[in-house]
Amino acid sequence: MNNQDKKVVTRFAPSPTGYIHVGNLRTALFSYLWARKNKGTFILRIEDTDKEREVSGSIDHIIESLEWIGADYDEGPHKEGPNAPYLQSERLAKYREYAAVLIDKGFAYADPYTEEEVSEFRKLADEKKEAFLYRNHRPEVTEAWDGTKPLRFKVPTIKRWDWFDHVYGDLSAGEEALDDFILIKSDGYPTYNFAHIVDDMEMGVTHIMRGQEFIASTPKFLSVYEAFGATPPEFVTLPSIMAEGGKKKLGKRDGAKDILDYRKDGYLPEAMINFLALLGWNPGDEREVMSVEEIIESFDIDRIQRSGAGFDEKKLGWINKEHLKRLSYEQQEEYIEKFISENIKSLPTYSNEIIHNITPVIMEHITCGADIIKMEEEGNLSYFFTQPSYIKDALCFKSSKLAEDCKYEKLSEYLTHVVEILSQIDNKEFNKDNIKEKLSSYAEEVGRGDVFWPLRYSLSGKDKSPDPFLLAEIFGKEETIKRIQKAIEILTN
RNA sequence: GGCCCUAUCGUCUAACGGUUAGGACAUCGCCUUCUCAAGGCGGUAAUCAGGGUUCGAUUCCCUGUAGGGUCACCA
Repeated sequence: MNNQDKKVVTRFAPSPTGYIHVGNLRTALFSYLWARKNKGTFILRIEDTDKEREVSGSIDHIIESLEWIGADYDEGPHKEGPNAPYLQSERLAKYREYAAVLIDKGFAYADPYTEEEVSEFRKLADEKKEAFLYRNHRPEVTEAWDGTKPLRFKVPTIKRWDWFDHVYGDLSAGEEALDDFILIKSDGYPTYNFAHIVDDMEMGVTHIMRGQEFIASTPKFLSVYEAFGATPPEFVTLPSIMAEGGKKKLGKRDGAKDILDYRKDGYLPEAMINFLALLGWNPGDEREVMSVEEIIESFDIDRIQRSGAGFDEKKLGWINKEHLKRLSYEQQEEYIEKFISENIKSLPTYSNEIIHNITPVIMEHITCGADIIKMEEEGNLSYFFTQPSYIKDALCFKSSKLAEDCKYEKLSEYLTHVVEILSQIDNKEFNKDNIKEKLSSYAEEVGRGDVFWPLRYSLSGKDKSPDPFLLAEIFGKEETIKRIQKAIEILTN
């Protein structure tokens, strides 16, 4: 049966060698999107065939990362399905079974050489500036494979391969791309080259999404499918994600961050999905900010980009901000409260009421939770909780750049008048619009800046702050007047 | 070095062979405003080079250049 007619099955098959970064996650995301788009199956398979490189805890970390962005898999570890188990280390019998078939057909043989001998061959090729091909040293006669030596693939036909890729179109590679690679290592574990093919056939995978670093070895894979007489799946090769600034493929060594760090920094999963989806794909119209549902609806493997894309954290920040704006007020409040309680320890205890009041202030100034930390570090958060202590003396007023144009000596007079006006406002009507209205006529009279600037400074102790009316509303009448009177006291001393 | 892939504003990208080469991020300017931010409006900015094919190439072909990938008992 043709792949096109089958129910779509995709898989994400990471090796448990550490955390997942944006590059890996993009591959996972595209596999997930394509499965969902086609109402197919998305499988998580762990390729743990290299015991040396395995990092404990990786599997849970990978699962947690997928869960965070909501790329829930239909089958995989902790979610047993018809293709269980999903850890390659638990499928060794399967690979032996398939290896036996190849041996029977004469497409696999025991490697008679030691590792040293092979690396000697390789060195020779290097010196001659040639690509190393093991098959040039293929032994005439081979002994039966007893499992202690590596089992090598015997390429059925040495030829040029042409194949179709949904992203790159028609691809081809010459004979030098084919070699007698190792199917099963001397430790009994299969290599990636062999195991992933066996599993993809077994699990009925129809579309393989993976990075372009696998293009070069595709002819090898095609030869294995040929040896089994099987139809290869559809290839969907994803372009690399490049390290920021540089032009190299993004990798952990280039400082690619753990995907869960973005969660910690306060990025929303829907923003991460949106950003990643747009890295190498676009919906064909000019939409940029999209929900997961919209992305799934519009997703199409035929619109995936061929060239590598750089990772731009600024744009991620912008997309995150757009998604933040789309949250309901309650969700925004919850987001801020959660972030503050988890990340900012130095703040005095705060009440839900204060969080409620300052939510719009924070929302105006952030693109992600990390900005809340910045606000706190710059003292733009703490003054909501206590009277700013940085107004030490009258000089503070005088030294401010904005005070230069003010009639400095009259500030206390202005503020005194402001207190008089504010005192007349009823507690219930102490909101920003009303405060602004009541103060406006007086401010117009003597100069808006001359009144509003010292007011803001008295309340926040900062040159830069939200507008003084909002501050007054947040603090409430009593606290507002208290802060202004304190300022007057400082000014007149 | 062999093989393979890629090439549009600084960045992500759009454009059945015919567009003043479009959008977004960033950047710059203006407006709004007591400040900062947000918001609104606007500006600067790109088809790697050279040859073909064609009435006409960002688009198709070739060459060059640049970048990337790959040549493991790693995936």
